[in-house]
Amino acid sequence: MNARGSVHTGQVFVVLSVSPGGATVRELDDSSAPMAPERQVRLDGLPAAVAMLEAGHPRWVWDDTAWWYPRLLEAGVRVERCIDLRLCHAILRNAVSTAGSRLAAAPPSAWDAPRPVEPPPAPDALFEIDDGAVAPAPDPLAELVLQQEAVGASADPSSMALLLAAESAGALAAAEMRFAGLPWRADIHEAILGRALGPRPAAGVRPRVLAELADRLRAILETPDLNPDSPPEVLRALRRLGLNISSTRSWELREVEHPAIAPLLEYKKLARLLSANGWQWLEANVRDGRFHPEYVPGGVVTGRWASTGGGGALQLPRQVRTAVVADDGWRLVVADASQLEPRILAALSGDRGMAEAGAGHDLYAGIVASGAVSDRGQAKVAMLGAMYGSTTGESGRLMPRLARAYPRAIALVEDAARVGERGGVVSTRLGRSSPRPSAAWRQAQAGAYGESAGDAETRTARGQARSWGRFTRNFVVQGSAAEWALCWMAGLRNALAAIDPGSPLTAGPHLVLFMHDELVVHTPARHAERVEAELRRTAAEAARLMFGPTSVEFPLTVAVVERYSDAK
DNA sequence: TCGTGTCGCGCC
DNA sequence: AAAGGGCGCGACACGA
Repeated sequence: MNARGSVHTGQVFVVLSVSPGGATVRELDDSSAPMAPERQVRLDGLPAAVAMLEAGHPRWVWDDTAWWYPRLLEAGVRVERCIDLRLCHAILRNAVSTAGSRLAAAPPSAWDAPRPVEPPPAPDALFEIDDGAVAPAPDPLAELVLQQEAVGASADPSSMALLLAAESAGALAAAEMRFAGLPWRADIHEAILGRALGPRPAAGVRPRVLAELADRLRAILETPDLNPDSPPEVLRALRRLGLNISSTRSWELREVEHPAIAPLLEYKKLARLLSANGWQWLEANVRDGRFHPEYVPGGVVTGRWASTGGGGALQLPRQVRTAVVADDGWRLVVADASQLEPRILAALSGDRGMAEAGAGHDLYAGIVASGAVSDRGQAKVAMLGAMYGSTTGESGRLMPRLARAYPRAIALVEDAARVGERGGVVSTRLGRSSPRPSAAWRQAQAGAYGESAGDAETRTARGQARSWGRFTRNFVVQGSAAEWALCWMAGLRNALAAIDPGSPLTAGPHLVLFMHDELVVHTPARHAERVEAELRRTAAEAARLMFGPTSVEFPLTVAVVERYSDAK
């Protein structure tokens, strides 16, 4: 990414689109004027054509990174940067700062549809979109022009340009991480399963340990036909024995005293391991010693990524992280941003006290040191409560003290909550806006406070308003944190490519895992120190790009390990 | 038998 | 008085 504000200046674009039998390649200068006649390339010749043009460091423009880039990576071709038009369109269509643009005013088109699973859009095809309306096939060049126009006219073009560049770089990184895969030792994973569950049983049969626990539970609960996988059955059995519980959630079970509780909790834990990361998961997701997760950039309204396909890279349980082992002679460099969201809040709000609390590393300890609360646990629960909108229990009680100590930070989230409660829209630091509440929500609000409204109706509407307020409150922080992470990842991706320039992706240091505020790089051992330095440098750079000069620190916890589970 | 809704758990 | 954000997924429950 270039320095802020000059993302597009002097930039050459190469627009790729699907055409019969191949792809159309169009080279453009920074005012979208053609630099060469457009040409047709067969798909099997595409990687070579891209590799040649890549030497000029263009920005590739295409409808969908997840369609174009994997086939380039398979052929050993990497690109530095791109514009993922579909991802960028989603941001621009919804953003408050581009609401007056032609792009935002246009009726929904194919650019608003979710990405097709497979195959890619054929040229001149007609597309079904949400409401059943039909739109003409999308032209990426026309869309690029609309997007540039929208960015240029937005309230803060450099922020929006940064967001779009970071979003697109994230899409490249997602494809690269999937291609490279996370090193995964199936033998270690199998050993974990064997130790915890017993030998692998036939399909549909409970593993030995689970079967034994199930028998014990049936005996203790005096329910011979109990299915411990059925929460309603378990709940009925426990209540029959006089236990005063309303659900079978683990945290609720832990509150009560009964001989059935310990084996039940153990059963739930192991059943979870089996269903989420058991032998079937291993077979479906790990091949050739690599886990290839499917990330979905922009898959969450806040801008966070989602993951899909049963893989679940973003939900990788700690229990199985011992199976993540670097190749011989390689290391995993594991970096996570410490207390990212509170620090984002401090920077967003310009709260000097909170910035100070985070200086010199543990922000929660800093909050304790300031005298606002008396221990680290309180500091954490209070901060989370502030960002999530909790008002009950300990965190609710601590809120007034937090608000006194950090008035600007707390005011920012309170304001965001009030905007949401009124049905308004909030935006992240770089300009991603929250969705509008549904028509049903607005209708409930409109109808709930008049004279004809019943008490129950009013209560429900008020509850929904608060709920949407908690969403917008969190949106600002979570979404801005996601932007920071994207900037970090984008910067790091460039830095890693520069360590071993020209080498294939998996021959040098490369990203293998992203989890919201954590990056993992797989690297030849000799580069590990350099990778750590680049992680720290790009984290600081991400903060500078987003906030300019700020006194808020964004420290990382970095570990160089052979085994992922040794990182924490 | 299928799709849909809910629960509960894991991750951040 | 009650009031905790965002996800994905598997299993169960239930109704068409």
